[in-house]
Amino acid sequence: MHATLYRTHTCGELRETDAGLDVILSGWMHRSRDLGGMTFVDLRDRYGITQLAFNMSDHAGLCEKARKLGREFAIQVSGKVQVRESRNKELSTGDIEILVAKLEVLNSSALPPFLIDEETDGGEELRMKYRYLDLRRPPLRRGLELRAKTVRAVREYLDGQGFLEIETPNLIRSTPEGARDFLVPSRLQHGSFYALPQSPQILKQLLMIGGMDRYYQIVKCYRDEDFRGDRQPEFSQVDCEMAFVGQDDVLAMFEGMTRHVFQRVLNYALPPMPRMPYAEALAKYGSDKPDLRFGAEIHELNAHFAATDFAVFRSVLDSQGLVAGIVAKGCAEYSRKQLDELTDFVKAPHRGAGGLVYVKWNTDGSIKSSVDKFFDQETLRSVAGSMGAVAGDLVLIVAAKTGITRKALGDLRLELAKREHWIDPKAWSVLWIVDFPLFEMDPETGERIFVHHPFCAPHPDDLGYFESDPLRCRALTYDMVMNGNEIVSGSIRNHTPEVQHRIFDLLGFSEEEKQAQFGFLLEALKFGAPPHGGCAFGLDRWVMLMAGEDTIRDVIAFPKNNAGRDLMLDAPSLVNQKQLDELGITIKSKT
RNA sequence: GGAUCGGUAGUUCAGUUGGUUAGAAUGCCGGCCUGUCACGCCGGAGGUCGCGGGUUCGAGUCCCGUCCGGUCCGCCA
Repeated sequence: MHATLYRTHTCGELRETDAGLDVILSGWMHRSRDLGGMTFVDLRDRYGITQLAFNMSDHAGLCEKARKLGREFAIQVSGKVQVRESRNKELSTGDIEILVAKLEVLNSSALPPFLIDEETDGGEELRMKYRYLDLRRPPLRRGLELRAKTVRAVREYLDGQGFLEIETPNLIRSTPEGARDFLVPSRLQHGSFYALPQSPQILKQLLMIGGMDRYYQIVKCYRDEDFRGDRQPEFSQVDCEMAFVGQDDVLAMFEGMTRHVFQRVLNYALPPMPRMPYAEALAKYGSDKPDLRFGAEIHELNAHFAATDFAVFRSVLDSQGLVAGIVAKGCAEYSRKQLDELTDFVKAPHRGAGGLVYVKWNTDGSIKSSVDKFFDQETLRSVAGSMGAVAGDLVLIVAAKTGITRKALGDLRLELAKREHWIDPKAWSVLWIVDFPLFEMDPETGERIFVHHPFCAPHPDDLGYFESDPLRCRALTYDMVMNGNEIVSGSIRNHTPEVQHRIFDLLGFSEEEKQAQFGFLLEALKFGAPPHGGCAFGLDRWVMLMAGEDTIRDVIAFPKNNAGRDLMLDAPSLVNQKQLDELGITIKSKT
C-alpha cells in the first residue's frame, strides 16, 4: 500500500541548497492558509516546520485534498524542494517549500483542545490531561532534549572517571526518618509493606562497603509529601558515591562534572566554584542557598547601635538579637506604598519580623527615615555609608531574634531583586556551601535533629566538643547551590561503627531502636568499611534551570499535579476488591 | 493540615447594584480570494454559567455545602 513510510528528511533541515531535491516528509498539519488558487500548509515534526505548497492550476485534486486537512492530521507528502517566491526570515526553513506531488493522510485528528504552538492558549490542567499533545509544542520538546543531553553528558563524564552505573532496588525497607514513605503492601506477608526509596542512601553506602568504589545511578526517588512547582512525588537524582576519599576529593570530582555538563549542554564555561561556609551564607544572605547573581548582602549593625536608646533596637540588643540591614541600590525614591508592602512582606507570619526600618538617602544628600525621631541625620548617614550605601540608595533594617532577622532580610533581598530586576537572566551563580552544622534544635519540640541525615560524618576538627556541645559541631556536609537553588547535597559518611553509634546516641536512639532500624548498616560498618562519601544531584531542578523554565514539570515528560494526581492516566485510582483481598487490605471510609 | 484565588462557548477571558435574548477574542463550519506564513474579507453555528441546596417576584451575580484546579504556608532527613 505504501511505497515507503520512511521519510527522507525531517521538517527542520531543508535549505535553499536543497532546491530541486525530491523528498518525502512526514508530520502533523500545523496550520494552513487557503488563498483560493493556492493553499499553503505548515508541516510540523520534532525538528521544525516546513511549508508545503499546493497550486490549483497545477494540480486541482491535490489542492482540494490539502484544503480538507484539519489541525494535527498526521500526513506524509512527497514532492520537490523549491525556492519560495516570498521568503520567511522567521523560519529556519523559510527559504524553501515543498511543491507537493503526492499527499497521504496517515491519520485524521480530533480537534485539539488547545493551541499547539510555541505559545499556547491552554491552561495547565488541560495541558496535563492531554500531555501527549503538549509534548508536540517546541518548549516541551526542548526541555526533554535538554534533559537527554544532560544525562548523556553526566554518563560521559562519570564513565570516563571509572564510575560504575549500578541499579539499586525500588522495593526497600521503610525507615521512619525524613519524609513520609510511599508504601507498597506485601501480598505474601499481609500487614507488611515495602517502601519506595526516598533515596538510595544506605544502599550506596553498602555498595562502597562492597568494594564498588565509584558508583552512580540515575534514579527515581519517592517522597509522599505535598508538592510545589519544583517538587514532585517522584523525581530523579544523579546519585553518586566514592570510597577512599575525603571531602575535597568529592567536591573536585563533582565540580568537574557540573562544569563538564555546562560545557556540553549549554556550551558555557562555568568558572571554578567558590566555597562558602554555612555560617557565612546565613550571616550575609540569610539563607543556606544564597543567590549570588546580585549583591545586597546583609550587614550586621549591632555595633553601630550598641549605645542606642531606641527601644526597639535596645530590647533586641539586650536579648542577644540581631539588628541588620541591606542596601537597596537606587531605591531612595520608593513611595510610602512600596515601603508598606515591603514592611508587610517581612512581617508575614512565617517571617515574623516586627517591622521594617527604612532610611532613604536622597539624591540631594538629605536623609529621610522611619526613625528620624530617634537618630540624627549624621548617625544614619554614617550607618548607611558603612553598609556601602550612597546618595540615591535605600537602607532597610530589621531588628529581631537573629534567625528571624536573617530570614526576613534574606527573603527581602530576593524580593527586591525580583521587583528591581537585579538578576541578569543569562548569569549563573554556582557555589558550594560547606561546614554545615551536624545537628540543629527543632524550634518546636526542642529536640536535637540532624541537618542532613544521620550518616554524615562530624568535622574532625570539632570532635573535641562533639558530645559536650554538639550544636557547635560541624559536619563534613556540602551543598551545591545554583542560582539560589539547592542542586546537590552530599556528605562524607561515618565509616566506623563507633562514630555512627555516637551520632545515634546523641540523637536519642536506644540500642533497640538502632538495631531495629539500622542494624544492617551498623553490622556492615564492622567489616572494614572504607572512608566514603558522595552526593546526589536533583536532576529535574538542574535541567529546569538550564532550560530557563520556572517549574520542573516542564522538563518531565509525564508530571503529576500539585495534589499528586496524574491527570492523563487519572491516577491514583480505586482498585477492585479482589486486589484488596489478596493484599489483606480493608479500606476505611473517610470521616 | 492551614490560607488564598479561581471554575461562564472547543480555548483564553469579560460579565456593573441581583433585572430584557449571557458577550469578546481566538478556534470551528460555510462562502470568496494565486504568494501566504497569526493570510485577508463575508456569513454561520456554538452555553446544564463545575455540582447540590438555599434566599428572592427574579441568581452567572448573594448565602451554605461539595468537587475540581492554581498559588502560598506547614511539610519536604
